[in-house]
Amino acid sequence: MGLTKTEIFTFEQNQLSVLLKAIAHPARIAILQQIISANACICGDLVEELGLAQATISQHLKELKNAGIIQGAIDGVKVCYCIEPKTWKLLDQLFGDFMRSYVDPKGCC
Amino acid sequence: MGLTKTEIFTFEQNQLSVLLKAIAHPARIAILQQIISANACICGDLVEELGLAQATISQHLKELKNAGIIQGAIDGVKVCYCIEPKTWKLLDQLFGDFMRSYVDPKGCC
DNA sequence: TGATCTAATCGTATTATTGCGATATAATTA
DNA sequence: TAATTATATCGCAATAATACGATTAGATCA
Repeated sequence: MGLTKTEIFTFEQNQLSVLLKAIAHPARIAILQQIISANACICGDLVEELGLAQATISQHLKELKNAGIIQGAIDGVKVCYCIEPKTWKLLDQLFGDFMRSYVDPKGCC
Repeated sequence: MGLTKTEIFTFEQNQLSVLLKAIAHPARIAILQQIISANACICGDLVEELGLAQATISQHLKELKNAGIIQGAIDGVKVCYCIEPKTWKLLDQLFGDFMRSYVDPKGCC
């Protein structure tokens, strides 16, 4: 049917998948790296840095914002984006727990 | 156009996004958790555990396999799936580096 | 106020994803 | 060999995602 059955899964499974899906795109990874490396924030510089149209960058920023991974502050004519620390920590926690739940082989198929 | 411009991004950006995209679905997270908790491997048990059709589970397994996150070994009539340790480590490394590149606020917008 | 600059949104074309019934494949058992 | 069991694949319908030109909205500057 083309519709994910979210009601079947746990809150945490859905929560982690939403956060990961927001990051799981090379353009959004590049945007986040740019935001992080610029220490503070950026805005339309991203359009120049990456080779994508302004509308496309804006859309990616919106998705990252919807997922709560970044936040945008209006600064005059520009908009300054930066990481949302709370969500970043949450993601680190959720994904860390998930990854650490697997402890090596010691016998498999 | 609806086609991700992979040629614009670095190998690592694309690599990480492929791995994350494979995991960024609640059903696939549930499948991985099931595989991990069963220590060894599983196969069609997943169809019973999760509430999805056999064709759907098989498709999700295929995607996880294509990304290199799991491997399947034929065991008679059944197929035994388990985590691919190398890819798991790679993901842990790539994502860990990515997450750690952000070091708290100390002044933002 | 009018011009300018920045960013968001709309509309649209293209492609990908999700889910499942039906069918095919492959190994095992009777 | 025929029946059974376990998976994979095909085909399809519905929905989501990607990208971008064009337009809109909002703030700043002359």
